[in-house]
Amino acid sequence: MSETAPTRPPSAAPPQSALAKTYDPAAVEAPIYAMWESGGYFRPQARRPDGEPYCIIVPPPNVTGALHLGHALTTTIEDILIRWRRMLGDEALLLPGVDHAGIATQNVVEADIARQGLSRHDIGREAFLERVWEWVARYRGRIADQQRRLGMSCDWEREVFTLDAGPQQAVRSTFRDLHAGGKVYRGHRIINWCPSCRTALSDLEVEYVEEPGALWHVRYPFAAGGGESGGGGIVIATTRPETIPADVAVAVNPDDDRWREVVGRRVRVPTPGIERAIPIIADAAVEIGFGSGALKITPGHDMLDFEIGERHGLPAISVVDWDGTMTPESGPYEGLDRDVARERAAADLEAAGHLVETQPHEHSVGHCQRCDTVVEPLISNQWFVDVSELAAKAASVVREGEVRIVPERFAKVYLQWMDNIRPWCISRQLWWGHRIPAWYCLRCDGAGIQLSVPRSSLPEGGPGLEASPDGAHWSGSAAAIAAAGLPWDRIAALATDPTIGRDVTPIVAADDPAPDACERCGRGPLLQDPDVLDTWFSSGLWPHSTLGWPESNDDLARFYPGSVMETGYDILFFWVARMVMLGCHNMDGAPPFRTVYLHGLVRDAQGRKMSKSLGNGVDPLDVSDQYGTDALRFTLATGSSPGNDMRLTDERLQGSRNFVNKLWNGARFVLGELGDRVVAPRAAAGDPSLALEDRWILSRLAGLTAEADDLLGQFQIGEAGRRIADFLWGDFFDWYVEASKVRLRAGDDAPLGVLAHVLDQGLRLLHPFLPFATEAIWQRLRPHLAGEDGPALIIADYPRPGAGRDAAAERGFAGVQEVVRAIRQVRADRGVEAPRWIEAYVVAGPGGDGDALRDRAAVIETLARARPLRMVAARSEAPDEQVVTQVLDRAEVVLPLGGLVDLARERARLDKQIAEAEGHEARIEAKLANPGFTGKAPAPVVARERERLRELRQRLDGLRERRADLG
RNA sequence: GGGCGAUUAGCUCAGUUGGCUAGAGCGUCCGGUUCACAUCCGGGAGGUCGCAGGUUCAAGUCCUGCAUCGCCCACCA
Repeated sequence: MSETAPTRPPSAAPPQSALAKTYDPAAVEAPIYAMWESGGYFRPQARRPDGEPYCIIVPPPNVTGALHLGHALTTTIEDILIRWRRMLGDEALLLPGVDHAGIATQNVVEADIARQGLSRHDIGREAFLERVWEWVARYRGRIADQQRRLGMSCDWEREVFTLDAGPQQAVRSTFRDLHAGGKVYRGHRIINWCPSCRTALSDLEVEYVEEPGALWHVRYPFAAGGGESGGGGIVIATTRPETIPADVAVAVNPDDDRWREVVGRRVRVPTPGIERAIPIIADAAVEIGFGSGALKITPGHDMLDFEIGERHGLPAISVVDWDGTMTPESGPYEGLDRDVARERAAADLEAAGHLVETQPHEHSVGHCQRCDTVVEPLISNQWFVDVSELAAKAASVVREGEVRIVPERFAKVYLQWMDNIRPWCISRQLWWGHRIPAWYCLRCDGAGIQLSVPRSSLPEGGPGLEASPDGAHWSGSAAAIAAAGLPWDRIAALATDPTIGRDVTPIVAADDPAPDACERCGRGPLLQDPDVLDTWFSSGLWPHSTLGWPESNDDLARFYPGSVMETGYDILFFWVARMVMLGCHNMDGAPPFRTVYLHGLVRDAQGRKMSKSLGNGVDPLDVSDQYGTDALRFTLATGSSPGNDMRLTDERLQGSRNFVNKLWNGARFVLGELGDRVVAPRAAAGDPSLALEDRWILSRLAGLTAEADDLLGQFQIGEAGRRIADFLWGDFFDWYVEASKVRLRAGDDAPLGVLAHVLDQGLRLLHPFLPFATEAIWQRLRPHLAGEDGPALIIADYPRPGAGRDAAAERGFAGVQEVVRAIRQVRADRGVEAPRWIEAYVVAGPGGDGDALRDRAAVIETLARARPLRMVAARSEAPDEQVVTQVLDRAEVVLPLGGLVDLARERARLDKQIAEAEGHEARIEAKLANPGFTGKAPAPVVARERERLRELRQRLDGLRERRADLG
């Protein structure tokens, strides 16, 4: 223990006279957690000279949310890794935080004030943000409390919120830097718009759902010159006839022979009342096979059309407004909701004779990820990040293996996305979030900035101003308002929710603080961009912003790049990809973490995704109340494998709870046997003074230790947990503890050291999985361990591989187990009453196997309830009348059971065993007769087969003899 | 349209450099109040590892094709 170790806190669990008979998580967990926290064990601390920094940044949950099972899974995996590395002596940091979750949180608070009949516009930006901060204050602590309940060993002193000053600074800094490099820009482009949230969305925030719709085939008549043509035209297919008024062209594929002739001609927009002729153009993006092969081009409301429009220098017309209703440009449909307009437009086309055909058509429709409203592609002035260069770097760090993704297959998905990345729309027309650090000069740009001011501040109005429908506001350009007599500084103060025109040039200052004068006119006033940034922009900076970037400091140097990023595969693009891009960018090409571990979804017992609408969501704390946190963690850890979904069932949780209870009771036994003794661990495998079972369990422990180390190192967390549990329950409790009782009951204390040692090591191995129960037990075991002065299991040394296996002991005890099982089998088969002792003969010749059996006869006796047990060297020394015989690999067991013996049944049993053994023998013989096998298979494999065959033949001889005896 | 995953005992799932006479838990059947534990102990039954080919001495594990279910991506008019 180094001198930096924290002082020993008062023990949370003083040794008691007796442990409760059943493990009670509710009584154990809280005091244990308090002990860890007050002991300062969550603070990173290297406890060995070559201890390395090991850092996991916790994915920040939404500040106003509650944890769900996905969080519990993340928590479990991260905490297992952190506890493991902490116990290895590394400087382990699990860094917690919460996310402001822009649109999600804003929607929650908006829904709340809507219950009072208010909208955010009613109360204004400042008052609204105050309300949100109230929510944050109310809920912020809840997440951390829930994480504590899950046993998460975070360094709480470092907890960060995305809207803390540090991360705010990081966001501004990054934005400015990307802007200076030309990677952040403002542009008038087509974006995904949610008419309900009233904000732009990124491509990722749109969820496409297959929905039934219709495909309307519409004839666009040829226009001759400027006038009417005499019939004919071109037929296009559309799912959105309401956008026809926004058409600016019809496109066909240049290689489409059907339409080659008409390219260059003009057609009339067929909507009644729209007198407009549009060109027929040729563009390779049009698919020849679809519909008639002709496509209407609507750059204002379709992503592909926007691109085609740009290629051909076509204008864009907007017919759907920001609230989802039709604009004046739509002609007859002005003011209608877009869905109503669709029906109306189709009917009008039919009435006008332009509708050729209507077919049902399944197609995917984009919905807002947050509110499920159908997203409207429309043209808007937004901020974008040109991520092409960032993505190239982010792809290369994964390709080059600098960042490893577990499971590996997700690297392919990640790379595919990176290689086809498009500009990222980062501005959101929300109030809650990181406000965009760009300003506009009212004086210079007044003509391009639209805003509304209360009529009270400008009673007379003026030219260019328009009264709002309720008459309470004037709206118009800032310049017009100034011309009407309102002073500039008053305008700036009133301008809470302005609209910034496309020709206005933003001012992005090089540094904090905010600019106070226009860099062009030297005066101002300046108006900050009203929009906020996509939540994921700040999330993308999380791995370095939480460590204090852009200030350089110790933490950043030590803990960046982080070791592991653990999260669900569902946010691979949203978050992981952005962290890699922005991390590499800000940190001189250094990616934010070395390994990405992706877990799957936690589903319910029926395999359904847990969701609010289904009402099948499970609160991890309820599970913890019912089964204990350890049981929940163990279930999540062992029931999941990287990248794969898992089902959480009560059966599994019960199984885990049972295991925790088993551990608790196994420990009760050991502690009870120890009494008040302090024992030196008997740890040396191969020590000839130890009994066979001692050497066996120590060898098994050595094997387990090596396996656990290997598996954890490969992120095979579930497999590691299962192996440790199997060892404890199977090898240790079922066999070693039972065998140890033989000597203990005889007054021989020798097993105590082994019991204490194996329990101690088992608790250490298991601690990352079951932190509470293992710590609670260990606190009671510690006083019995000579030389152990560590204050808590959480910072005790994790067992490291090194001790060798004892092959002889493993083989020897396997023989004991084989004999015990064989006797138990016969007892059960013949219906021998459980408490009854039966006479038994074990036939074993001289040699290692036989010696081991003779040596441990007392163990066999007790475990098989076979007394007297006679060890004999030859079959002839055992009776052969009215006996049941078990022929094993290393011995034969003869049980004189008198009247219980049924000869016919014995013959049948032996015949079956002989047949099975012969089948097996034939398979091995064939294998060994194959020169390909003996020639090409590795020598140890061949040797093992030979040995198997030898044992098998020996056993077959025995079986045949016994069969012959029975006639 | 492209990509990915799953398909192993009645159920839920492990099985990572091919060597398995394929495992676990639950369920099921038989038997148990042995002084750590009935949230337990002992014993049993139960699988042509989705289908068809291929590579290999050897395939649940690698390759190809197919089927069913699920997911992701795409500018599916």
